[in-house]
Amino acid sequence: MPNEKITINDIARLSGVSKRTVSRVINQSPKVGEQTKLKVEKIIEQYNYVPDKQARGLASSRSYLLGLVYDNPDALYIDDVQRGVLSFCSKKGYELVVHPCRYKSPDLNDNVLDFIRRSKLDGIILLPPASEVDELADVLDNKQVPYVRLVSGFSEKTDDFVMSNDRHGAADMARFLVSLKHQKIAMITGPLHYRSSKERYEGFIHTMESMDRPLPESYLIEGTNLYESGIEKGKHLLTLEDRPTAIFCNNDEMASGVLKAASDLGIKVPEQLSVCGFDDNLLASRIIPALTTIKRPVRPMAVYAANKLIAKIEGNNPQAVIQNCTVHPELVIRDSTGFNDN
Amino acid sequence: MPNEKITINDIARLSGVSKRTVSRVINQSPKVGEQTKLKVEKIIEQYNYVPDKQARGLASSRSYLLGLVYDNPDALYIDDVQRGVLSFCSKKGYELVVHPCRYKSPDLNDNVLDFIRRSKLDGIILLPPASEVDELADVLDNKQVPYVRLVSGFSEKTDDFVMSNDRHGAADMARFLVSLKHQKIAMITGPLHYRSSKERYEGFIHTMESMDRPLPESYLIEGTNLYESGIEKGKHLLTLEDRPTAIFCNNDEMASGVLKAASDLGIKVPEQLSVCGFDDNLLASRIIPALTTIKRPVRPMAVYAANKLIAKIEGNNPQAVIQNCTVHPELVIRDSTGFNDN
DNA sequence: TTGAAAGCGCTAACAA
DNA sequence: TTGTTAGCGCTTTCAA
Repeated sequence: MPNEKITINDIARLSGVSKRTVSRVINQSPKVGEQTKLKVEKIIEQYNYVPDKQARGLASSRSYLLGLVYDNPDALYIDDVQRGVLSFCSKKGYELVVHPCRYKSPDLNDNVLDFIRRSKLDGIILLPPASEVDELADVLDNKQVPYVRLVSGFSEKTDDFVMSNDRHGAADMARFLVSLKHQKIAMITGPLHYRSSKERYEGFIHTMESMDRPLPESYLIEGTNLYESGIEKGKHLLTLEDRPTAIFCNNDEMASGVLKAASDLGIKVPEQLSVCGFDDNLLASRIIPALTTIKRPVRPMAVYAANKLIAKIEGNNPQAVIQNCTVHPELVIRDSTGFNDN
Repeated sequence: MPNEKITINDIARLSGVSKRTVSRVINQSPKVGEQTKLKVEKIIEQYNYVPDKQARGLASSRSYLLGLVYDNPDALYIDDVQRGVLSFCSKKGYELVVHPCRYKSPDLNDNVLDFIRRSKLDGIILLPPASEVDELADVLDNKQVPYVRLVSGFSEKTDDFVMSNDRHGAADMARFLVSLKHQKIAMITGPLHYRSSKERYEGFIHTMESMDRPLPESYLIEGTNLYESGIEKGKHLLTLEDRPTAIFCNNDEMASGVLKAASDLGIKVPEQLSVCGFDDNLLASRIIPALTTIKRPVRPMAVYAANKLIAKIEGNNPQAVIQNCTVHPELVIRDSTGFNDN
């Protein structure tokens, strides 16, 4: 167990230099003699000294606290992000403070700003859909709060974003379903004001079109991303006179709903119907039949986000800020899709 | 948007009293004249003043930060807890810092202590199974760190615990399965060194025994709580010469595994086999057939935990510490269980 | 390259 | 009941 009450003064005394010099060593200031530096570092090591965050914060207006702002019904996603972020930031001496919010709320901005101010956060990570609210980003820019946004899609401002190329993922799925010889393919999209839904939707239909297989209007439905919506829209599609043989859903939740609808209607998956989702959350592998889906690389995104954010906060190593901003979802083939042999 | 740079000095000046008095008002000291108090409060309100946490912390060795320590594969559970805790503690001016750990690790204690020290946490909430490590609790007692443990089962030390009576829940399930006329009932327990597994196991078999329906040894298997274990143990039970007609699993994850095993073996649920779990996590309602299970009231537990912890930290209102420490799981009947008509 | 001293915003003895 | 005066442990001008 590390010692309890060692302060910068002790270290200064013990190593025969001034407080100021110890401070310089702690903060890796270049203006310290090599000898002095080594001497001080040795004492720090020896006494297992860790600078007090609050004191540092009070003196420098920093807190070594990062905020995670989200409004997402998907617990699995949040947990994954948290672990990813923590794996990076705890090495760097930062802690993570979590903050659920209501992204549609009119006082979202104030709420987030207040959160930042109350805890003197050094920076925040925004998860979708809160990350898609440009107005919030503007306010943060305005207040000079460092932030990173996790989003689907593409942006030029690479140092504010970690992006997932959902469009490609959806395109892969389109190709996969066609390779299975499906002729009647439907899609249940997410709410199209979400960036991720839009990307997946466009990736899918454009690819279908490029293969001369445009989706008929009746095979294209907007859902809510919720399980219940999957049931409802699934039921609708499956009771169509000419029902589809494959349904691609914007996420695994809705795909589960479609599975439920199919089950209720006595339609066998994958024999009579192929169903696939997007995300590859826990559900996808547990459900029967296990879902074919597109795996969103959440962990890596979270790690990149933490990396970028800390780089921005510390303002050094600009290289680190630029790279690794786009991540690629990949197709995971399981049991809910099959060859169409009509 | 709240003003930025107001300090206690401004408030003192503005309300014509000393800094110390403002401090007293902020900290709800009783030793302030009613008039003075109102006057100061009005100014505080008017200028939207919020005391600086770091400064307060530095001066009083407090941080207004609570820690959540967990090592649990179940993301859904974590997320639920987080939201429950936050709903209470953010009202009280505390923030939540999350900390995954490896509860089996030999340096668990040091790791947690270090986490507390680094962030100067005011207190922590321990989730199972880390909450079941008495040694860790001892160390915390030793270091005078306030904590609350979420556990299954019962303890006399009510102010350190928020408890879930899993034993009762399991007993309910036993009675339910018997009411369905099942004669051959099996159970896949969790690892019995977990308190929750033990409680559920004992609650179940004791109740069966009390109904003169002791479980034969071959119908009692210890699993790992993981999905894969459910598949494995399920397959085993279902290929027994005299296979059970009902299987109660220690959690929903394993119950999902049993469903998978049954599906692979062509055994219909609930027609030929009833399967039930425990927890009522997201999976339970999504899977087909939807799982009959025991709902663990996670949110309320989390709220109570936050409540207790803050009461302990602030050391006032001892009443609040005593009450509400036990919570009761309840049976949720869905589609995976049915009447046995052999 | 180093050090002395002031101060970040607050709480806490001790007086008054 | 209120105010004065020191700090809490660190960073940061400024000077040496």
